[in-house]
Amino acid sequence: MTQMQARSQGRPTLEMVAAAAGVSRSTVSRVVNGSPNVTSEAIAAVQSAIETLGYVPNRAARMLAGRRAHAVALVIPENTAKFFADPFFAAVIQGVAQFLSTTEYSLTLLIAADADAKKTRYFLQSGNVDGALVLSHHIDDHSYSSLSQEIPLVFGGRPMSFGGTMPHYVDVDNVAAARSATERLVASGRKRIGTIAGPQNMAVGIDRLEGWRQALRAHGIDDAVAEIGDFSPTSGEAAMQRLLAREGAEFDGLFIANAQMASGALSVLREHGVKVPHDVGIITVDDDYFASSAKPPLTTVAQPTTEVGEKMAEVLLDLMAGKDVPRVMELPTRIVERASL
Amino acid sequence: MTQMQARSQGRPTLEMVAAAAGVSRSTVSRVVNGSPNVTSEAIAAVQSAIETLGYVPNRAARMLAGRRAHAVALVIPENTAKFFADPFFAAVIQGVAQFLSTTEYSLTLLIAADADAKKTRYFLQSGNVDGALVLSHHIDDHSYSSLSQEIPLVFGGRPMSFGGTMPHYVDVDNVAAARSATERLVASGRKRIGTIAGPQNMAVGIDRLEGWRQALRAHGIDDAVAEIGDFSPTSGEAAMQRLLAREGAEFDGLFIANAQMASGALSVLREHGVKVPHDVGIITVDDDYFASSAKPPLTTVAQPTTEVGEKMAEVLLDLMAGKDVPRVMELPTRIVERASL
DNA sequence: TTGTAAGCGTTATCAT
DNA sequence: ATGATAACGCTTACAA
Repeated sequence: MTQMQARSQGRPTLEMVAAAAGVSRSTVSRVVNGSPNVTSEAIAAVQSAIETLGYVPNRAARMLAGRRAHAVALVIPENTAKFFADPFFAAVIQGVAQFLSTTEYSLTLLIAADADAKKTRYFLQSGNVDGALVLSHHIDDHSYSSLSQEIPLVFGGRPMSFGGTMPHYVDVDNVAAARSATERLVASGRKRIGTIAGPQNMAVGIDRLEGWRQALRAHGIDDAVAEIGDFSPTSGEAAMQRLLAREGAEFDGLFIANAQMASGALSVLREHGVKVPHDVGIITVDDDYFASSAKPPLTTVAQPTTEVGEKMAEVLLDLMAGKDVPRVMELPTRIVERASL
Repeated sequence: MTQMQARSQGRPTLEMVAAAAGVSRSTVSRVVNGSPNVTSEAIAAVQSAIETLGYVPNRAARMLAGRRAHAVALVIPENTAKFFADPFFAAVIQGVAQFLSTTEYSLTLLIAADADAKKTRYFLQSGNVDGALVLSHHIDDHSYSSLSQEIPLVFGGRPMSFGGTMPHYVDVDNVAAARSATERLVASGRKRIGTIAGPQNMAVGIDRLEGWRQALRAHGIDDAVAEIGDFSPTSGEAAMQRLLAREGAEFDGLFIANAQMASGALSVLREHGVKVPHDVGIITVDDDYFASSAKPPLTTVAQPTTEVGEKMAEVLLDLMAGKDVPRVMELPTRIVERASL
């Protein structure tokens, strides 16, 4: 079998389109890439040829010739991957994918094994992608930020540690969110306000604890009543148990760092016959089904979930296009009133 | 600036490695691709050159020359994407990513808009990927199965409708799982057994309802007590409400098609003062935190979650390697005894 | 075992 | 506005 025959079996090439349209390959390429310098007749001819032949450009060739991958990576460190089933996390990923699907970029999912960070770096550096989104939660994932010198990078959530300058990131202002939530607790008349905080090796965990502290300080309230969880419902239960077991730790209000923990905490409170919101008022963060279907439904600080993902992708694309984008992009939160407060 | 200078600024090429190692490009290529026909000296020389130069092969070039993308797609229809936060779904994706990370294949996430299925097809056909994994839930997503003629395809979950022959898929035997769960209910002495089933436009929903029916039939039990949910906790609550509101619908046992719905149903039961397992025994499917942290913890049919994803990727790779793989791959489930039965 | 050389299907440069 | 033509960096017969 000759080369020619072998070729004709595969998908049509730009060259075949050119032949069918009676123009040069250059012209076809221009039409495909929307160059302004083409006569409408040429465009029509090429498009019809593309249509009848069912031509689809070969991405490998484009990448090679154009030095662009038309793809971005979504990097998720292994230790963060366990949050996959977290509604917030899931929504962010969806937002990213959704936004990207309106562009010509494709999304490569990269679960980065802590073991060989080298492999991840290589991947990101071999031209596989034109930019990367990093969804990192842990404080010690600083290794990624240095990548921004090689390839445009946008973080989801405020990076905790980084070498040189602050990398680009999209997040909500977690300190402010926690502060406003706690203020809300104060405004409702609660005098002794505790918290169930998130892990202190993540920015979200740290920031929300800090926001709670700031609000208490502003009102001269003691900040002794605090327990730490890991954002899971189970850890919320455990933290609540510990809170209840503490001697002399009384509280009539609680800021719980996310809805999953709050839902766990709530079930413990119920078992102990503590009435919400009568005995203790609760406010949390995240407006997912953990918040809305809790008993009672939780008053909460809602963060824009899919929007975070969309914005991350948008910022990255702007960055890749060479635009000047502010390094920090903070999305607004809003309080959703329900029945727990 | 000359070409030579321009080049030397970019990342090292195979050619530069060849020069540094004092061999031809072919030999470098052979070493990189693990060809057996290379002397160990050559290998050593090349590897050291690669090391010192920090060479990373350019994927675009590999794709173009080798006609392989070294990538697979994970296709998630838009209507299925809402299950993103479902623990099972999340675990499957993780399993896929995990398995793939041990290979040289990368994962492209494709949220397929129902609107332009054409775009999805084009993507899959333009050589972007060597194969695809489809995570479809809805009965009317038959469009994907026809793709298997163009590119190796593996479904996650039994496809509901397909044109020609049954495509390859990985799943658990949901009919058997539901049947065994219901049998377990019968064995515990329950006489009137109802169900809260999943959507009847998904194979999982249909199959688990069918399994429940089969078990009841085998024991001559009436199958009138059934309500449908959509697998969300909220829908579980609603279904439970309806069940309770039904006139004359008595039951002392319930098979609930997944843990999320069961957790919702449980809270309604609690509100109504119905004791579990005393008044009604409950068994469900999925061993996630909805099952383990419910009050009481749910006896459940656990399915291998990440394993499904891993197996999907494994089957796809085998398929791509031209191996002969059985079309249906059913993974085993096991009953986890807890306190709801 | 190793090297030579012909592609792979685009884009980009430079004329025209 | 259009067309030649030279890259892009690698794989892979084929030859040696």
